[in-house]
Amino acid sequence: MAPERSKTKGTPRTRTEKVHHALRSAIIEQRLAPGVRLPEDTIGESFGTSRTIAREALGRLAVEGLVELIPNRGAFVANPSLEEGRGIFVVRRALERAMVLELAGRIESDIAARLHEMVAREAALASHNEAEAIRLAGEFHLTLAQLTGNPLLIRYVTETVSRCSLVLAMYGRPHSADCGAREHAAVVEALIAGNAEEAAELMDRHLADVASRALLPARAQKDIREVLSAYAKDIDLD
Amino acid sequence: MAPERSKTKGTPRTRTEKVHHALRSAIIEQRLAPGVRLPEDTIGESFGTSRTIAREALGRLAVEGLVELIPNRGAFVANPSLEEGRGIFVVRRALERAMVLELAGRIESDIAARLHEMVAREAALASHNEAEAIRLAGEFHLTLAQLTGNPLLIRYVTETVSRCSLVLAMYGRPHSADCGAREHAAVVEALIAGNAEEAAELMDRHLADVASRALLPARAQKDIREVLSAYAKDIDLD
DNA sequence: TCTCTGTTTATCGCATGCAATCTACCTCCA
DNA sequence: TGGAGGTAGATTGCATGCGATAAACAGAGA
Repeated sequence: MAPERSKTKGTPRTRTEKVHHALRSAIIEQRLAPGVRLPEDTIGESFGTSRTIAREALGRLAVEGLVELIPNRGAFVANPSLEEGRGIFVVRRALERAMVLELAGRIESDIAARLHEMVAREAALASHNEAEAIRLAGEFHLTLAQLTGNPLLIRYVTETVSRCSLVLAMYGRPHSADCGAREHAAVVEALIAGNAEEAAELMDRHLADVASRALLPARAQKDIREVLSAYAKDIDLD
Repeated sequence: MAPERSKTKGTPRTRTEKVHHALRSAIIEQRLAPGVRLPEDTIGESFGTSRTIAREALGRLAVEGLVELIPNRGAFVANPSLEEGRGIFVVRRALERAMVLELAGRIESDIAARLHEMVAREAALASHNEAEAIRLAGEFHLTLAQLTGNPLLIRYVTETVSRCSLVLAMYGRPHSADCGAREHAAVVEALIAGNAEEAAELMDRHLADVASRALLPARAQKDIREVLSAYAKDIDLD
């Protein structure tokens, strides 16, 4: 027989999981820049474990799309192209639209209070601490996902939020991620009121705005491929 | 600088990747039933590799949600509850809706011909070979995903289609997956005509129908938890 | 100076071994 | 008979070591 379901797989228990989560955080928080090389023994030494652990964690991050694994060459922090970045936002919008539709009208009053408090904190921090505000904004979306109780939706939203923040860090203009609090508040109101379609529309616009504000200009100097590919076409190496 | 992008990560090159893919196929094709235990050395022996390889593959499958990993206990084929099954369909509908919206009006004529041919083959097989028809139906959705050229969307649609077939195998009634050809054809027409919203609506209804026809009855005798949980609530073990 | 080629070195791919943990069974006692 | 406790076996968690691969470098020839 199958084992009983693990309740809510709390804090990671094995070293592999710990390193996995730690690396993910480091990537999402931009402590590890896109394209950076991630050698196994360096990671092992950093965390005080063997290469085995580092290796496993890297493999899992590769499945999540946060790391690129090249056989016999090693692992690198994912370095998505602008085009891929747009694609990720497309998926995220679809997912969060569905998420909001699921949630509308099903918010208990105590949950509503929690959401209100969350948005208020966002608004309060927006002007002071930008890094913290960005983190809170992401957490808002993750909290909503968890409220659906849909495991796959939770996983996908978590992944897309992670990767979107990576993309924004690469291509986004500074300050492009703020102004979220007011829009988040509007979504929360619509959710509580039970206006499903309105909530979905608000969320969709919110994310579309974030994406377009940040991603429209195709000049992202951090990725020279974007620049060079235009020139490469006109060159004949043979 | 970051390495150049791997073109289309062809066939898996490392053993880990090979085992990873092989296990995934086995699970999706129901060769490994949900809930089945997956011991590391058994897998290693089966593939002629060491436990290390099996272990890594299992870790990656766990990230994909196809395997459940329990610390110090081992790995098990995912055993989604009916409720999770419904959740997976919710996600799939959202993704395929977005997919269709991306595609509408952007179908080149040669692609249109390919889609027509595909749907025709589905229709032809529907009455004869059920297993093959089901496989073709899944392939239709995957083909559309690939046409978007959005790597993340492709991955997610692939994953959800896989898992939906797993769910249908667990909980679906026999014959619940057919009747797809006609609905697929309608979607294709709307796509080619460029009626984005109509195509999205058609696809959404199509999937909602499949889900509800198959999943509505909450009696799925393969999962005794569904049955027992109702009784468990009335029992006090202390 | 440029290119081609042989060598070096850093890193990965994978197997194996040992300690820790869980499961199952068996014994003992009420 | 039913349950508690303890022991043996199986299986995982993790570290380490060896062979293999590819990038980096150096030297020879043009």
